[in-house]
Amino acid sequence: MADELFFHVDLDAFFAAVEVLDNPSLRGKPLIIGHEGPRSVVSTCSYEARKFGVHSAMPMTVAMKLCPQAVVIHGRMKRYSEKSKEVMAIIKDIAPSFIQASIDEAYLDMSGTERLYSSPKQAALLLKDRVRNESGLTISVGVGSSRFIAKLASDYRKPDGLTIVPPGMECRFVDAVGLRKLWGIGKVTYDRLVRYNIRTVSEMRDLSEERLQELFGLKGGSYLYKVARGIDPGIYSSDSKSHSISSERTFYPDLISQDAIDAVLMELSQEVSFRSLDEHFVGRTVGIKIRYGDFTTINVQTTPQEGIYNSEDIFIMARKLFLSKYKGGGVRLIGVGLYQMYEGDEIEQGELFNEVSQKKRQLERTIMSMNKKGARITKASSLIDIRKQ
DNA sequence: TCTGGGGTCCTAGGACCC
DNA sequence: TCTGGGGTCCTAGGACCC
Repeated sequence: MADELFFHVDLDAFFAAVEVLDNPSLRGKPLIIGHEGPRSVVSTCSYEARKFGVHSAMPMTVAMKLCPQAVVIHGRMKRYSEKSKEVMAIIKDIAPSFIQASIDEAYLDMSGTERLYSSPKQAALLLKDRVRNESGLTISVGVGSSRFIAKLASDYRKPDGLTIVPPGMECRFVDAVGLRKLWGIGKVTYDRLVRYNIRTVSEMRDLSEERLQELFGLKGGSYLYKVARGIDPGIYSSDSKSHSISSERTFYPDLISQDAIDAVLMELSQEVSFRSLDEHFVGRTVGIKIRYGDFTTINVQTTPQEGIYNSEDIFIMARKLFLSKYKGGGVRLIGVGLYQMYEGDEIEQGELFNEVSQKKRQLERTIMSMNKKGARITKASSLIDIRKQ
């Protein structure tokens, strides 16, 4: 079997970099992508802002205290998608196969390219040059014998980095990366490890798989066991089977009135329904999320016999779920989601339902395409009808 | 400091069936 | 009489990632 070779490509401070590209006067300034709401967080920030301690997911209020002179820019997702596609096209040109993991990163399977490129290093440098010249953006590339190692390597030196982990050096490399920065070990797991007096990867390696499983569960334990040895625990190896779609919104101030809550539930139901039509996926389960003013969060879901075909179905169920759980008081966030989704426009169902569900989906599709052309049709009428019951 | 929005995967308990 | 064993599905919550 030929040796496996993977690259991981990560666009540096992607959203901020695109903003600088489109407006060069921003270059060198601390930049924050996000919006200045009392309940918003930093989406991305430039390296200049990072020097002040600002980072992704940080509450905006904190970020602005750390770096009051930062320029705050609203995200332009459409533009970022365009640039992302440009870069992915270059990657497609160079890699025999790749998986796009998010808007700003991809895993390239470069196994068997020895004859195409003189060395992994030359291939990586070619990729970096082409991305810089053709898109104006910089990337960090990690090279390794597995997706896991490549992913850690791309993060090892940033921005505009290139880190190559030679075969056989995986174990030493994870030691150098450190426990907290291993993919899949977040704050909670790290803190638990520290409580067991494990502070380094090599200390974790001293524990048997059985012991780690006692402490972290069957899967969690063998995950940590592998990772401590530089073995890929299986990230992005299997294509995901189940799928879900959700939309949520945070409010300031909290929502109180049932009318306002109903209106939001309707809007979210429609968003989620339209997306499921767009992607040609049907969900078997509807769920909602309620977050109260004190941040306590509740999820409820239901898997109805009858099937879920349009935004009205979703709204009716979402509203029922909401009323079954709502304990009163201010609502900070509401979310609506479709789960257990399968490809297709139909759930296998008794023939009786087929005609009705087809009609529902068709009507929904019509409304969706009119909205895409600029109309703003919502099912306000059905909302009122349902509340009268 | 006071915590977005979109996802995936895992766990644990209960229902239900054979 | 006081309690099986395995499998699957559903639900709620939590950790993690970008």
